[in-house]
Amino acid sequence: MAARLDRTDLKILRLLQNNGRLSNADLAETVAISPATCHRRTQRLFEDGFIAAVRAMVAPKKVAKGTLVMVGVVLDRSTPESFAIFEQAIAKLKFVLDCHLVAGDFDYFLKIRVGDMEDFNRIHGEQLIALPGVRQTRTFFVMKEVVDNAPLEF
Amino acid sequence: MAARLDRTDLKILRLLQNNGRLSNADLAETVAISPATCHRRTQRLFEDGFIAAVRAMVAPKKVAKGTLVMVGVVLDRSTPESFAIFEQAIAKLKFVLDCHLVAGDFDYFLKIRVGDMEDFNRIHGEQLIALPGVRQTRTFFVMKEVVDNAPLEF
DNA sequence: CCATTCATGGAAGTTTCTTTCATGGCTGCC
DNA sequence: GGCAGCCATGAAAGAAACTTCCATGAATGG
Repeated sequence: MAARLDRTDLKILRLLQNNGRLSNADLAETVAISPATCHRRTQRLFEDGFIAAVRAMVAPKKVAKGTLVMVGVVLDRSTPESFAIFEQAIAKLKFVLDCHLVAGDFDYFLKIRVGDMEDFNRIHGEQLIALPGVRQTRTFFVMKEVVDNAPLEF
Repeated sequence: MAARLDRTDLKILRLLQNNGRLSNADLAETVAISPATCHRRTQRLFEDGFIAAVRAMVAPKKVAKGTLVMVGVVLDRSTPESFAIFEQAIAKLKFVLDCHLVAGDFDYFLKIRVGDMEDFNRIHGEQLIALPGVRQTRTFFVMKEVVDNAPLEF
């Protein structure tokens, strides 16, 4: 799967992960290949899906999304239909950053960003517990973001 | 805080969040301003910290990090020193994508990426439960990633 | 050993970047 | 109302980077 990546490809991936706006010229110089080759390599990494996207990481606090909340969700029934309906509904909620089906005491774990606690209380009451099939939610307010969305090591 | 952002700035932020490699020329055309102005706007967004970084999102499955695990952690003692030591130690573990201090039944929530369950079991035994002050961990294997690291809405 | 395939770097035309500069709008103070 | 200062804007131009084409050489397979 990753077998087709040589040392140069890995370098490019890591550099672009740290700085997605690196110019092809700089990239080429850093990995010690010609700009033409570097361009082709990078293009291939995109085409083959190694790089899913390049994203500007907007600072949450700067856009009034400084409050992070983790929510555990338990559904009424553990049927495939129940899961599918829930997942379909959650995909429309733009404040949900993560939604993962897990094994354990919960069915789903959510990671949510809002402006403040008041924001969350409104959203919780109006949108979360109103999701189809939700029996129970458990809210974990994040008091300190020690590590948030660290770059992938590979 | 976000008061200094006008409609054009917000457009630029959203466009760069969706595609961090958009050229300044394309960006300028889309938001209907001149390339020169667009360049200055974008530069300011970086300088003022609205864009913390631009990152290539590497596909986890493509680099043998396809297994996602959420872990709840409880420490022996809930003292500031205990927390500080734990956080210092966790920052060195590169497979930890998120680490958040939360209010509730756990002290910390971790989001971890590994190659497979076997990988995780080794890491759990050798590194997680060995972290300073850890009393208990609860592991939630992710069976399906419904939404992972969605772009921020603002 | 030969033929094929593939990745590579140089070169060149095109595009883009980035700075400079003059213009015009806005604000605040007479 | 009028004026001065400040700031953002777009045009322009030189510099830099992108992207494609091409010939070369290494690696693979028969």
